[in-house]
Amino acid sequence: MLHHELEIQLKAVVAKIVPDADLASVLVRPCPDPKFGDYQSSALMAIAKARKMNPRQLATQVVEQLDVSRSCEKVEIAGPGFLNFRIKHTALNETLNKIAGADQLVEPAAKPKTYVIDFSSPNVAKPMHVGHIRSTGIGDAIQRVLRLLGHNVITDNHIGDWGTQFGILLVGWATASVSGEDIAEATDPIERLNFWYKELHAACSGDEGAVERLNQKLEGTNLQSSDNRFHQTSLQDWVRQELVRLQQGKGQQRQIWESIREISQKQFDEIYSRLGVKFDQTLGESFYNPQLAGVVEDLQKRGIARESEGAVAVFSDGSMPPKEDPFLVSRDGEWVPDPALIRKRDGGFNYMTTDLATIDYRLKTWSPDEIVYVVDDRQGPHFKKLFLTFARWQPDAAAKVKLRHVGFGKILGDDGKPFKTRSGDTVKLGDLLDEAEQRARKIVEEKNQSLSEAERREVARVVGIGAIKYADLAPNRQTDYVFSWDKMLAFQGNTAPYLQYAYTRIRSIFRKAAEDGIAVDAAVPIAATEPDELALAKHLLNFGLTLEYVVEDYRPNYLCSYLYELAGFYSRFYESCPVLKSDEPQRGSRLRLCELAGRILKQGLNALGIETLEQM
RNA sequence: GCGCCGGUAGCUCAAUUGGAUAGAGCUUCUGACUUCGGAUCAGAAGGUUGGGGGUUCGAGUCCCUCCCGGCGCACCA
Repeated sequence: MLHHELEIQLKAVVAKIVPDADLASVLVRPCPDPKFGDYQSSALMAIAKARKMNPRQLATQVVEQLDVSRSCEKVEIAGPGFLNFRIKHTALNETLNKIAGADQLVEPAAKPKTYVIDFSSPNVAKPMHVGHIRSTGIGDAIQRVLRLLGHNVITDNHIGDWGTQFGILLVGWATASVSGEDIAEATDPIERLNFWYKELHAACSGDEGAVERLNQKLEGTNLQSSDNRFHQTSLQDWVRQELVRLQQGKGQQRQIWESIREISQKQFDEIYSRLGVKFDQTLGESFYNPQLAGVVEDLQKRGIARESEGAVAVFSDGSMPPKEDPFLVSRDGEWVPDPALIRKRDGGFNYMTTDLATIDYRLKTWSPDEIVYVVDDRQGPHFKKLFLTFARWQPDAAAKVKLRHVGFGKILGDDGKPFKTRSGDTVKLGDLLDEAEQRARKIVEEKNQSLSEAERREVARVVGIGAIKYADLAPNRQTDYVFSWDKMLAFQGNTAPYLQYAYTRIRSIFRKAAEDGIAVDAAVPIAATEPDELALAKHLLNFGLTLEYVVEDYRPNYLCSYLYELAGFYSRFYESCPVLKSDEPQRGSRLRLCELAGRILKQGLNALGIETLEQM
């Protein structure tokens, strides 16, 4: 709020003095160190440099014409040409009271945009695993922050519900079926599907033991092969046939496919409900099947794709240097084509084709300003190819939309290798959440014996899930991070439990106040005067700004840091400034400051998809 | 081989157009308790930001080069 005003005024003055300056670069930011002031701008130095001007001279000129006396002390020019702004206490309190009195803690964006956020995207017939936490958590946080800033958001879960794996799944289903197993009715159908997938996959890859087990299951059934015994090749044929029948779209295969989808969706819903994640759309890969042939045809017609070795592929158009061209790869010192396949030799389509059709559909359906893909960093090259191919296919449409891959790194175990169970399997997401809740419960039971059973369960849930989510959001998304139960569940440091605890401490003041018959009067204005309450107050001012930083480069960790600092400022204030023990009107003012800090902490955590508790 | 991403305190991680003295937590040491929830707070110690060179008033951030690690490189997604 105050910050925006300063920025607008500074831009206006710069525009007057240096008419050709790029005003987008004229930014005001919080000071890294309070000794310099509250806000600073380093923009003038860059502007002066580009024009070979003396930066301090320019700064002096700007300051002479800049009148921010309503909200700031005298503007200081520091170092080589920084502008330092110090907020007047009157303006600080006034702004804070405005925020505290409004329904919304955040000013909505001046120009709301429409975003499609593509995240989570689990595969059908497989258990969701630890790898899905990143896309799901980061995507959900981005989605929440955008909405909080007043943008229009469509979340779309692009589930993997189509592809060659269905040949194997269909054979597995049939085999289970004749050997008396009804997967749909199993206690854990996903586990069974996964079991059969692995068995068949092993058998098709030539694992003799798996082939033998399969033949035993099929012995004496109507699924036996002509010579009463399946072999690797006859199995592969069977798998192919099932897939073709599914693709032809009718009959039993289609029904089984539907069942598998339903089973899987049930699992997804269960996990998402535990995580508190919702999607506006769940348009899986299969949704785009009808468009795929047309996409390929169109790309061929326009000369963007051509046949190659029986497949249809998009090659480099030579419009960029080889090093930057994702359609080229160097082999033995030569740049050779690394095309994007859009139709396989067998006539099937792959995910490049689906993704192209998906962009096309999203643009036609929602006209978004931006489509954000929250997907593993390893798929970077794929998205580069995808975005470039789309731009060549539909240049006009592509010019109107920003396509953005928001990548992230891996979760590692404490051995520095990808996080696995002790036996080396991938960790199922459901199991992970269970363990988080169990561990949180143990800690809660140690620390607070006065909770009822129901309260314990609720605290364990909120703290456990929150800890996992926060541990995933707090590091820079692009770096790999080491998964550690002890660290994420610690009550010290930048963790969810610490922040949730800070919140309960704030809330407990109000319980205590009620017990003592002290009412919180919203008419009493906040009037911060002491150093620690001024520091807290100033930090509270920057909530909206922080959300803007988050959205700028899709980095939820900025919000984590902000909230962690907020908790720190609050604790310091709490130590040095008595609230309930002070006299009116200071007591009323401080209560309102506590209230605002609590609201911002809660809303901030909520924007990360993390719940808060009144007590824990 | 080529490309992408990383390498920051003993450990786990930050660092917002290139900005001011690179910050936290853990660990170690020292303080604050008839506590508004001590599940807390204050202080100290800990760094050649992998090495070297360059651009700049200013580099963890940009450029070049080398070393180390991870990942990706035609019909899986």
